[in-house]
Amino acid sequence: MRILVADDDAQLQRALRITLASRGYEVVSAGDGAEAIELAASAHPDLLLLDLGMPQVDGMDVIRAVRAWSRMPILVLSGRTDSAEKVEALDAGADDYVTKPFAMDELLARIRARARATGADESDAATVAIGDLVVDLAARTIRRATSTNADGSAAASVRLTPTEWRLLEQFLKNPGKLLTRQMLLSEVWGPYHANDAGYLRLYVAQLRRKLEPIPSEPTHFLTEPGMGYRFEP
Amino acid sequence: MRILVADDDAQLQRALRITLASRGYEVVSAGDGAEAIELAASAHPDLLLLDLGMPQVDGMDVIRAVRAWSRMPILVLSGRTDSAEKVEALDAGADDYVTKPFAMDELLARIRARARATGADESDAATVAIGDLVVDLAARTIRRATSTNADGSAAASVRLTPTEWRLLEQFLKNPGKLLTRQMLLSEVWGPYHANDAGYLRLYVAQLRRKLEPIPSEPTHFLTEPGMGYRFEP
DNA sequence: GGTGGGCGTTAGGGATCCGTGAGGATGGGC
DNA sequence: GCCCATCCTCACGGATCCCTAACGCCCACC
Repeated sequence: MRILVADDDAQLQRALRITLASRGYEVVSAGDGAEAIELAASAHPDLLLLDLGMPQVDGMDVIRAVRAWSRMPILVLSGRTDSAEKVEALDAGADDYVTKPFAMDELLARIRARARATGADESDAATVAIGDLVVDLAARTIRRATSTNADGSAAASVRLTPTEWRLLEQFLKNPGKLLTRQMLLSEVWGPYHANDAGYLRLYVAQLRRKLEPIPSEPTHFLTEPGMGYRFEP
Repeated sequence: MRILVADDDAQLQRALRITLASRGYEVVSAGDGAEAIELAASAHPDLLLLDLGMPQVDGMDVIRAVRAWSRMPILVLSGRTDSAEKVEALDAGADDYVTKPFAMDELLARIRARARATGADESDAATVAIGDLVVDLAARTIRRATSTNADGSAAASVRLTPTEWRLLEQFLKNPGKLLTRQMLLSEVWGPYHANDAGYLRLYVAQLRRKLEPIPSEPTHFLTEPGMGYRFEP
């Protein structure tokens, strides 16, 4: 699990990094708001730990910028204790608000709570069936349901690249729903590539080649011309 | 949205009920832990507001009991400020922990944050019925309510083009109201095409062909001669 | 009875979008 | 340093969609 820590206080940044790393989290650090937005898009963190009191780009702007294209959990740190700022941050899209100084074990517990809340959604679709394939998102494995083939050849398990997994994840999370090009591009390649539709054509084709029974006649990854794509289990 | 408030303090219970009701929430009250577990199962609340300091059944046991079968958001209230109890409650399955005394606007903001995280997925399913068709604007799907046809043929789900969706969206947003040509044209094709009534004739005809039982005798997409069109569900 | 305007319908051209293949660029492992 | 997997760029048929133009039909009006 990857956590993006955005804090301009180098000392606190370092303390958080050490503590989180010792708990098994992978830590990505951002020193200001602009860098936080950049890394939230490029590093694909599972959670954002955000200090509101950063110079230049306001922490509140970071919340709004990230919420414009992602639902990742955002946990806010702040030295301000007045409820007005808490309300503003929470309504802007933050999931939790911790005031400094804080107890480290409480912060860790709140991180676990957020991770559990989002991870629970994915565990719904722990294994999803696509035709005769069984996809396990958590384990990142794809196996063939029919263990033996008619011609006796053992069915090779399908392998996907990291980008292909991120794209497939978006499809599996929204079965039956239309996914616009912008939504898919923002979630997989980051909001700065929302216009590069060429990526999508390429990687959807690769998913079809690897997962569709007949890639030239897709039955699960359907294209909606002019809008985007749709996944049908 | 229904909230289950579990608190043995009658005064606080009453204050919460009044405040939450004034914000449009439906409130169900429980006076002790056993009742809280009972109502969490029977009243189908969307969120549980739980005071840890209740007699007899410990609040922590309520969390574990509810978490054994439900993922509903649990927001804990407590007078204890030590981090040990916070960690225990959060790890048992609570989603948030607020210490008394608390600011009411902060509590409401935290409730909104939890509701947003979970309820957002359900509120997407805003579906509208047109005859025997079910339209989901967010998912961009149109399915037939009667799953099986008399002649056994599987009813193919209707597909719409982007422009047809934009036009249909205008109709669904204003059921029963007269929509002038200018209004429809400027909303769908932009204000520069407010005089191209030919577009409307074409696309209304296509909507009728795809959505009306008898396209030549429309019952849902009615034309108001000289003015515009009207949608009747 | 003729005429004109509003509305519905059909067919076809042009522009955009999509699928596919090949090839270069980058980064990590041996 | 070399190899390999992955990611991205580019170009070219083909499918889809949007728009234009033309033709019937109905009704109001002269």
